[in-house]
Amino acid sequence: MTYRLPALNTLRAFEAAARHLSFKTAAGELGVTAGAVSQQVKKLEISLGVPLFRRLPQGLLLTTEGETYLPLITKVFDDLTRATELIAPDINAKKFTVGICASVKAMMPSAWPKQSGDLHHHVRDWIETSDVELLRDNQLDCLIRAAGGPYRDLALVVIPVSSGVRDIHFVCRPGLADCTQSKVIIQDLAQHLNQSAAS
Amino acid sequence: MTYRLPALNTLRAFEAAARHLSFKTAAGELGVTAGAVSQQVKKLEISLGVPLFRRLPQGLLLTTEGETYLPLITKVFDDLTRATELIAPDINAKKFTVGICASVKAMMPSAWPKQSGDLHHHVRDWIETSDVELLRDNQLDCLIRAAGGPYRDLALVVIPVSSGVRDIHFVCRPGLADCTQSKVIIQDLAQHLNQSAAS
DNA sequence: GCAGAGGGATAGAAATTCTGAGCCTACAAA
DNA sequence: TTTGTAGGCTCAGAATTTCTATCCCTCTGC
Repeated sequence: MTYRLPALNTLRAFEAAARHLSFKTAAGELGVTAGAVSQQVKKLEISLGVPLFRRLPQGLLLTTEGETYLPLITKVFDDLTRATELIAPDINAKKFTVGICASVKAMMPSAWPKQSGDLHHHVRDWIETSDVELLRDNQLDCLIRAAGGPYRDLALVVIPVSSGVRDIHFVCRPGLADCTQSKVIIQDLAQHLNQSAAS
Repeated sequence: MTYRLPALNTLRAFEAAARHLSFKTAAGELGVTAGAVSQQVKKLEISLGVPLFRRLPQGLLLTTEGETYLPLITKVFDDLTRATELIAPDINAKKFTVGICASVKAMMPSAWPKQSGDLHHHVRDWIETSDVELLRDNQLDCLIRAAGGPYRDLALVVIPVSSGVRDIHFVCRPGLADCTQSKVIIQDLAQHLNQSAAS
């Protein structure tokens, strides 16, 4: 019973790209560059021997095969998510998800780890977006962005940046304003930002 | 809709190890070493925060969580296989699958590529087994092993090895005795074997 | 005509994965 | 009791894969 499957990680790239019909948007969701998504998708297409997208100058379209594949792959990921939550209910509940917008990320290109899992042991992922609504939807525990707003009822910590034109805003999802995890992240963030600025 | 899943490749290691209740056997199936499987499974367990196996000196047992997880993961892989075959029916039909038994692999540790995909463009995988029945079941297109037998009705090419105690046997599945792919592999194989022996 | 958005290719960097070796436990046969 | 076999664990370093950073191209809208 040897399964012969395409490389599993390429499927994630396909799924996200197909959902957004954009490598760039998918890349934002996955926390990598558009080039990486493009490469993964191409690898998948080659291993299947079938093109999944039509690349038009205006953007992407799914081919018939891609159209057929997408819902099936989505279902597989759903099942997998459910199976995983069944045996490890903490995988989503306990981890702390940080969203960081591109402008802040750019301020500390080297000091800040690039891939998920290293930032803090309680940070699982990061997301290239500054969409405040994700906090209200509980999809994000905190959001790190250049100064902006308004955030209405959401708790906000302003982090001064020594050299910065704009301060950094640390916005928490409802009820998370002063949990320990938030505090640790705020500390580290301020330190990294001012270290980067100094060098 | 960002899925939060364990690293997908670790699931393959888990699935095979759980099915065989042995890292070593799973490693054979996956074409890697037992250490690699062990590491992948541990990575999965850490990311889930839940142990999936009990490691006893006599071998492996599944934990309750592992027991729950296995059939769900198996189903996911089944669905994925079916979805993939639906859009790329050739993925299993056209590729050429070579089984190579450990004793032969050991004769040419460096000359022969280690990972699937490089050997020939028409070879997809290899399997650490000398089970002739796989040829009759169409799970394998050819089998490369140290001299043995009998093979009854299966076509056999004997490859003399200059320094070898035992020749190499190249056994084809029914109907494949003299297709081009087989011939190319036989040529390369003989060359590699005698190169390795010479050095 | 020009700027902006999105995709494609590529080289080199970074991260992950695999191997190979040595170590340990248990079991069974001599 | 000793020895051999079998399976798993760990670790360092090697091999491979994946990602980034650029530069190029096409199309669109101003």
